[in-house]
Amino acid sequence: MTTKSTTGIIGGNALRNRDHNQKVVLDYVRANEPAGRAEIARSCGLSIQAVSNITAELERQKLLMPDGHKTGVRGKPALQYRFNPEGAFAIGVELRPDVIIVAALNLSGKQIYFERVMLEDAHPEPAIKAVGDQVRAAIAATAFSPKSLLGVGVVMPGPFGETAISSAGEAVLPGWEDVDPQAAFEAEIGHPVLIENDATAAAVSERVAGVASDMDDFCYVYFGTGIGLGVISQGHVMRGAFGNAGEIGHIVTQIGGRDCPCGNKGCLETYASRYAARQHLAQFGIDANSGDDFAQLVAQDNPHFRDWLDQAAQHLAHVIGTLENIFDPQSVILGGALPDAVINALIERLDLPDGSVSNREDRTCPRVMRGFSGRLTAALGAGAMVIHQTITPNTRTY
Amino acid sequence: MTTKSTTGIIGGNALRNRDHNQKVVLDYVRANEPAGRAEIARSCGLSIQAVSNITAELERQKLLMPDGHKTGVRGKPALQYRFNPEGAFAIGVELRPDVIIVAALNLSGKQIYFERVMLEDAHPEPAIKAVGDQVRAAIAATAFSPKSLLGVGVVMPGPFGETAISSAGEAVLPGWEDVDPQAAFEAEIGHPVLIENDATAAAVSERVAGVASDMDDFCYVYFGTGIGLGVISQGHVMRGAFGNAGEIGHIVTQIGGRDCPCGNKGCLETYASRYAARQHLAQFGIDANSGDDFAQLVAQDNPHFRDWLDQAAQHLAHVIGTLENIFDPQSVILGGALPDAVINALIERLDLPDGSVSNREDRTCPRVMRGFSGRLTAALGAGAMVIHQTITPNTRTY
DNA sequence: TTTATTTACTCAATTAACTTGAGTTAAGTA
DNA sequence: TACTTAACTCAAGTTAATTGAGTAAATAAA
Repeated sequence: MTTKSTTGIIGGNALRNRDHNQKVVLDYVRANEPAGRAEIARSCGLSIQAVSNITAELERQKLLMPDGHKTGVRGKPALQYRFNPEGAFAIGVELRPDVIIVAALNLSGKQIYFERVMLEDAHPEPAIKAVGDQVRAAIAATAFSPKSLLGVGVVMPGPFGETAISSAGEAVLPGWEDVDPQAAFEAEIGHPVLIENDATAAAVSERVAGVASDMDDFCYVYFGTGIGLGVISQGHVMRGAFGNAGEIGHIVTQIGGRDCPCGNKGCLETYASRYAARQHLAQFGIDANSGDDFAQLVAQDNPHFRDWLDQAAQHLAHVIGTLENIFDPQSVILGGALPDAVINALIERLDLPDGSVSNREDRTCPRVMRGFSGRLTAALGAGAMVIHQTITPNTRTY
Repeated sequence: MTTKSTTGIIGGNALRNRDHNQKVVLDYVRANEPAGRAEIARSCGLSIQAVSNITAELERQKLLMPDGHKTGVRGKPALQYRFNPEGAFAIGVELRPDVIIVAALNLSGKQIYFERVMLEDAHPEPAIKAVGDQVRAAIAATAFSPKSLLGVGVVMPGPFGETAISSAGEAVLPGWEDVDPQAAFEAEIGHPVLIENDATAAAVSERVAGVASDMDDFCYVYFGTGIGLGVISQGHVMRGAFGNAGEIGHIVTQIGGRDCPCGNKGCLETYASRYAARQHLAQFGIDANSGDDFAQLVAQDNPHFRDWLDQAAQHLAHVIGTLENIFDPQSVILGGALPDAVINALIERLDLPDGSVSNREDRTCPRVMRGFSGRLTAALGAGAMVIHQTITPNTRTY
């Protein structure tokens, strides 16, 4: 039988509806806690009775907890509900060719565990085993029961598609070409696993517990080895038709500019990435590689690094203007595997274009902000993915 | 009481669930007709019984109709369902400062009526009245009963937001600053009204009845007075936080390039828009304004127009590469208020970047395609918006 | 040609979750 | 102290789904 196309959107029934409504309530409380049931009912388009049943169930599941009564207004004081940070937890993993970073987050997105270990062999079998060991160690180290683990998010370098372009200087995991990472990790770990790219995970992280907690439309520019983009549109992750959305590293910012391994000339990554910074500094005999190296150069106000920052900011400003005009986001967030000081130095230097839909009088937040979660972003973001999935109405696919 | 933030996503109940399921079934049939009920049930995650009830209801509403039995396979032959083109219709309006274009579409998206009249006064009151007259004339001219009118879509020039940037040479409607167009048109017309921008309407049009009927992720580059972008992501329209997404006319393709009224230098619009073409040709004493003028220049292989096409294609290719890397779409569609010959001439000249996630071996459609609906795109798209809304599971807001 | 198998579909009963409507509670206000 | 307002509970009612048993009509096998 021929397979016909489907969007993945499926019909609803009472059970799926209940799941949906639970998430609607959770998402409302996430953004507006503390909140009473009548208020939730009004905002979520449900009857008070329905919300009462749902909050009771969520309280039983330890996802919500009551927190006092709202007083000062007429009428019976409303019992306020909050997230129960101790009710559940998530684990996030960043897998790189040489290192595994594991973090655990409580339901509020707060980091409650962190570990970083070297990875000797990045081939699938040993790497998956090593990740499994670290996840088990993380579970054991927290005060949570394994039953309250919502899932494990994993951020790892692609490419996974057929012909995804590779980033400048990007290290790829060896031997993973024919591996289905999600299935492999789930088999090893025995909990639900989500695979995501670094930029998207970072974006989700900011929404779950960062500067974008009240935003439904924003862009996250992620500095990893290359430069990636995570987009949250109407509260949902944008992935593209083949899961490769957000490859902004290869946007051309300078026509006829520097050669890029991808085949283009003048890609953003050749100017504004960590790799570009390293190359630039090497010309002057400076060997900078780690985030700390860059932070030190900022602290020293190194003139060569300043030059790089100036140039990088110019190219970044161009791309940010492009993103603004394409997405009309609430804000563009910058972050990733660079120290806060470097991100700040870049933001300071941004000369954003006037001709942008984001250049408006009535803004309530800056056009560009620094991400909250710092250099552990990827692992924290991986964990945040799990929380996000639990909380946010996944209305596209039911 | 302070207003708290909401995504607009609301909870479900039996009634909303039913609406959702109807749309899920309609959307499946749209993309896969003809389809039997058991097949629909499998694909939509519903029981056969539920689908049977839903198709019966949709047949009663004249949105679906049975169309023979599927034979050649084992088992009882499945009754096949199709869209009923005669079951309902939609009207689309393009309102410009000097002209009103009205089209009517049947449920399959086929044009069944068309009219173009001059508009004497574009101020709200006379313009709304004139649109109302044209809509009433359209309803009367079709064989449909007014009851089966799903709604009226209106495409009109913005800007509607606080400080949206204006396009090069764009004509704005006078006196509309404080008008809520949707409410005003609904009051005049007495049917549901949708307001949309031209690029988004064109994109939806391609999905409803064009080259993107089986795509859920694509970009539409629209040549109006300026250049706009419509994005369908996971089957849904992307609008941005403030409704201004898709302003690609002001993406800078040439740093330090031509002055643009928006304040930037080197905006795409200053190279690749109709306005840019007109300016370019004026240098050589050629006065080209209408689409027909441009079509003629293509037919004549005019060297000055060829120069413009070459340059425009270069800037367009750059932006298309950017869109590909950002959205990872199934395809990028070009169309709008330019004759097919001009669009084709541009597409021929596109030298798309290699460094793009869309540059893949296993493509099933071209990276760039010409839109189907031709120069009436905006009005047809406006009507298609209505059909799209009726058909596509609007799961974000229930 | 007969029989078996497969698949689509209907009818009736059941179920899950939300809504409705009638109270109850508890605060602020006159 | 009585009134008003608003949150909330309980029980019954409603809706639209699912489930299970049975029927119909085609192809495939004997």
